[in-house]
Amino acid sequence: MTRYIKPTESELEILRVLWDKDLASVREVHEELVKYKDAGYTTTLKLMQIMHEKGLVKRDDSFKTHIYQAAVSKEKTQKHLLGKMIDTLFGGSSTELVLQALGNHKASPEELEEIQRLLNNLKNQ
Amino acid sequence: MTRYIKPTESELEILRVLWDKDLASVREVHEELVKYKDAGYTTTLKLMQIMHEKGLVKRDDSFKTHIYQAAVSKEKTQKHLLGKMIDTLFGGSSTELVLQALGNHKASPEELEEIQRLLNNLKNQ
DNA sequence: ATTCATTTACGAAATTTATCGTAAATTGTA
DNA sequence: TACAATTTACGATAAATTTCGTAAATGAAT
Repeated sequence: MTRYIKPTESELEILRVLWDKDLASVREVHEELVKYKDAGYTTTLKLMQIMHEKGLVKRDDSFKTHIYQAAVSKEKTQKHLLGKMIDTLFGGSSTELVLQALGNHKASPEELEEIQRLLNNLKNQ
Repeated sequence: MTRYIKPTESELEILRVLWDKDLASVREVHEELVKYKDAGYTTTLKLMQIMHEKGLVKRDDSFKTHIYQAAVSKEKTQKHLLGKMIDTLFGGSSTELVLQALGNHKASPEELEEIQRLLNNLKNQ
């Protein structure tokens, strides 16, 4: 029964990089972050150390350069944060959220087909 | 060009009450909050005063009891936060988010029909 | 072995957010 | 008018998050 730990905004940015790269050093993560934001190297380092204490990331520290990996899955994190948003912002209605998302953000015909398929599945139950 | 201000978690809780009630005093908002969380009255008051400074709420202070109202719409706020989540957590794909939302959270047949209607609209464009 | 570049460890400071105690102001009422 | 109840104002503290400087450790190169 490991309780869910909500990543902070900065921690999510780091998790995104790790989900993408799977394995990465602090340096590699940092290089990704500075592409779009200002941050000192030790800031990124410290954040990742704290994330390790919290159990958000795993690491191999048998070499000088520690190699990090996300310890929480992208899917679980998405599910948690999405669920929370549905509850707090959409009155518990996932439909309301879906309508908003589809209404505001353009989807390609292929994507619409994908949604259609899921919708058909859900209907036939 | 009024820049968007991201409400904090606590501010969002207050906004939800105001969106529901339209007009409300600090006392009324506070009574709603304590139904599900611990908080002192002055804490709620202070939060709402700060929200007023930030421009998140409007208020009529011509009477002793100030009457507050949300200054940001529920729809705009949903749009902003949802858009941000799509970008940061779903790689910019609203479809991915929709699939997650529909997959994890049960929707009624009526809701599925509503989504189907929107989907049909989007397809015929 | 010494130097050099890089990384980690550590702690402190800065910032943001949340909490609350106390005093002053307001309004209604005895 | 004086009192009581309620509300706002104010400031301080607490807690969480983010930032960064400095020193120690590590490993590679000379």
